[in-house]
Amino acid sequence: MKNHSKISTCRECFFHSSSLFKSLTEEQLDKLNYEKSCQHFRRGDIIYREGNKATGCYCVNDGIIKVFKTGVEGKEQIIMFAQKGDIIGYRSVISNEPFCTTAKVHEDANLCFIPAEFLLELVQKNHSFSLNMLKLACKELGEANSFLTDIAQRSVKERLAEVILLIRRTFGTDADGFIKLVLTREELANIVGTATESVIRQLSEFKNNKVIEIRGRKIKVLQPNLLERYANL
Amino acid sequence: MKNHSKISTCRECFFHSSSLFKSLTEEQLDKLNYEKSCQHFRRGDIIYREGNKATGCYCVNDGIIKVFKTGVEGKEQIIMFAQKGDIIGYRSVISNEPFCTTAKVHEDANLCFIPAEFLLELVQKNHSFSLNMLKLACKELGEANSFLTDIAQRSVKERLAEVILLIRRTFGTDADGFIKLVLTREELANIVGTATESVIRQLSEFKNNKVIEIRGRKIKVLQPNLLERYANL
DNA sequence: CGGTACGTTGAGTCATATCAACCATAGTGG
DNA sequence: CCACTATGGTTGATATGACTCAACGTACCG
Repeated sequence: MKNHSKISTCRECFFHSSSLFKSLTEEQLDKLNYEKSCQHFRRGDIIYREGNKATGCYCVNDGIIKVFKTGVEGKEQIIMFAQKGDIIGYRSVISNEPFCTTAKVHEDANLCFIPAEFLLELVQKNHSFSLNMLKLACKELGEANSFLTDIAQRSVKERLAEVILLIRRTFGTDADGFIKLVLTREELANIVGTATESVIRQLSEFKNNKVIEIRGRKIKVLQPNLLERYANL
Repeated sequence: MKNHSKISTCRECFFHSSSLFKSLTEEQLDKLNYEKSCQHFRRGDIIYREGNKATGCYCVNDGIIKVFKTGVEGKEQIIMFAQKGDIIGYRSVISNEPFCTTAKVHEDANLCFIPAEFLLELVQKNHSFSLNMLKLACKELGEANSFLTDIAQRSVKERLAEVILLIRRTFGTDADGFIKLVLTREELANIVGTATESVIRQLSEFKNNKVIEIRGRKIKVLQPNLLERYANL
């Protein structure tokens, strides 16, 4: 038993009822339970690193993981923030390539590691599973192409507005209405694809126009409609 | 029989021996042969349009198809050029969404249309097929993320150099060494994600430095190594 | 208390976009 | 056959968005 987390078996895991793993047979579920290993990670920990062998993928039980590519002179390009229910690293395993992104813990997390061999076995032997995997990949591909167009054609202001709306929708807001995903200015810049200073200036413009409220790193959207207008979608 | 092209049956089609369709059973092959319809398209024809219902996907038998998203004020962002052996439109079918790109004929083409229902049936019933599909999607996803980072972080000069090298590798060169894929300056700009004039200026810089030769729309790479240097990968 | 990381602001620069004019070419229709 | 038009290519001038650099403020942490 390689399980080190609070969740004792895969049968009890919420992932089991998620679309991806729903289709596993009893036998496969047992084997998954044996093969997987759950681990706790602390903020800042590296889950996997770009260029390393893709030894498996990770299911996010809780916490938040930052997934990014390292570009020119070490500047991060953030691809996604993964949260509960997301699965990361599968792309490289399926493609049988080294990891092409780095995954770093953004908020303390519990992850289940699924070894590459077993993921490939599942994908080979279980129809629905591989179909769900395919759907997931297609969804991400659509998003990637869409963001590609944005970054190529839209201004920093538009992209920043769009990104704020996106992370608000994806991660929700706390009791005070602040977006739950808390980012540094630099991280925001690394999503939007711009410089830190540009983000700061745009944020204060939004703030001055009462579109958002800022409390430290926390952002609250005061006028979603107006922000949509800035995003110009 | 809905087949209108020179290729009479799927059994004889080169796609059959390609990785994607290799795994089809005799029965599936027969059904594919019945369900598919081959069509000839002329340059400029629209294969499918962004926002329309994804009624099926297309296999490229020959010719070249331009796949792009329409962004701000109708400016195209070119996602890919598909050639013999490529399959387009599958993403939207799998995701059960309207097409999120437009496909337009770049060079006269013969395409086989596979209806959405049958593609989904194949993907449901044939393990290897859906697995190959998954691999394809993962490959494209990797490329998309990679290009995203490029466009966000690299200069027009670097990206243009990279794109020229890429299309040279993908489409090859003719007897005189010119890249087979012939593009307008505007199309090059719409791949790179910049303005037409910027492409023109960069191209003439490359030309003046004897890195490339230009004959009308045709481009010949004289010094691949030097161009790699410009690409700065 | 110093150190480190992050945030902010201003000034200056640069890459790139935009705008405008002009040329070349090819296709069209009278 | 010749205007006419459309499309694409090129160049120069100009504008500007965004980046870079530098300085300084702030906050948290061991």
